Amino acid sequence: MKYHHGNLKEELILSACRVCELSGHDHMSLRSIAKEANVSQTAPYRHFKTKECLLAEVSKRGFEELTERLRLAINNKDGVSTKDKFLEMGLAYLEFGLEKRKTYDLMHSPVIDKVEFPELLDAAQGAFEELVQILKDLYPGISENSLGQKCIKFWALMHGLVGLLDMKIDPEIDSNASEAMSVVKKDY
Amino acid sequence: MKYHHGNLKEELILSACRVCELSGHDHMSLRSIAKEANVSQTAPYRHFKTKECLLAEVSKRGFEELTERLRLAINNKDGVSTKDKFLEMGLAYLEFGLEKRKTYDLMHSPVIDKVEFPELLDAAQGAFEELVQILKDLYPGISENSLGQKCIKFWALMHGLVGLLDMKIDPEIDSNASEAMSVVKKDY
DNA sequence: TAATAATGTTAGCAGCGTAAACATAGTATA
DNA sequence: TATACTATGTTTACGCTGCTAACATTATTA
Repeated sequence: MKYHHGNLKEELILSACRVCELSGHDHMSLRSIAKEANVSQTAPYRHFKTKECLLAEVSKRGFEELTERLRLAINNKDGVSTKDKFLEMGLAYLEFGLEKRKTYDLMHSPVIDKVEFPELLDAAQGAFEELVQILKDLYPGISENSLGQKCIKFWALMHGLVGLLDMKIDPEIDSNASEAMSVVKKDY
Repeated sequence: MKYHHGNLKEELILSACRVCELSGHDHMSLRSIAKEANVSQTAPYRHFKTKECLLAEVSKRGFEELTERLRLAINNKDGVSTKDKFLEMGLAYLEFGLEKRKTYDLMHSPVIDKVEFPELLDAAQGAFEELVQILKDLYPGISENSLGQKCIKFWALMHGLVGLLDMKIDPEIDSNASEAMSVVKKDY
């Protein structure tokens, strides 16, 4: 094995993403990430100032994947009505939240102060923006104000549903995204 | 100071609640809690098997306070319409989430696996039940199914809003509970 | 009163994030 | 090409953490 890795930063991020989704961000040590990348315990410090910086990168990738999934849910669907595309998008959100539960948790965890990581905030807002666009299509001519409210409401609802599905407060709803979407379907 | 405290378990819980709301559950050491209670670092282990058990108790108290607040929001309000009481309840939820942000985070954090703490799950469901009751009043004769859906939706929305208020994804909405409630007001 | 259980303390372990000192490799300049 | 400099790796070490074990003291019970 050569002394210099060549692409360690990227590999550390990927390792971190793997470890996160496997163990959850609260059982995730910098040392275990380094080991996963076959590198010494302090090597990450050449690429990330603190552990939090690396976690922020993982979180950012999470938002990027979410954005990508939301986009895929509505692209190249010519025969589908705007409303159905919108619902597909909600479904995609829930599916991401359930499939990548641990990463999703990190993304919404207070462990990472988003104010300190502007790129992370950008990524999060990027996902939100994807939703704004489809709602603009759904309600042409809608006022900026109403649009904002609708977006917030839908986003909050999706986020809340993911949390509820995990909490299992209501036994009626099990961890099934499409069933959960039926809760919101008739409103839009 | 006497060797045996007399009421250490309760005092540890209260100390933990204080430390949690002050530092957040991720910057919260068992040792700091013990120090806050003026007791040795390992004393908590006579009353809690692990740190997680103590945190679970803090979380439980959080849900109990939330339940209490929801109850207070609708009790002894004879002149108020059911709908307004319902909205008051939503407001109370948001206010709790914002005032006790760090505790709220712990309550919804994956750090504590609610499956392992049935009493905690009970407390969480107790708060949910408070909501079910008021919605039953709001919509008399509603089917169990629709009731469940409405509850889930509202609960999810509230939870999502608290998260959004913190995330500040949308600059339009600042950390103001009553403003946030206006988003949902017209739907009920 | 003597044994036992409950509840506190002290000492010590392994794992953690991180800083400092050092080693090696890649790059720029003379 | 030789040499300095920078980037990127390792080793070592520090203080803090959750937790266990051994011990001390108090409360309870036979």
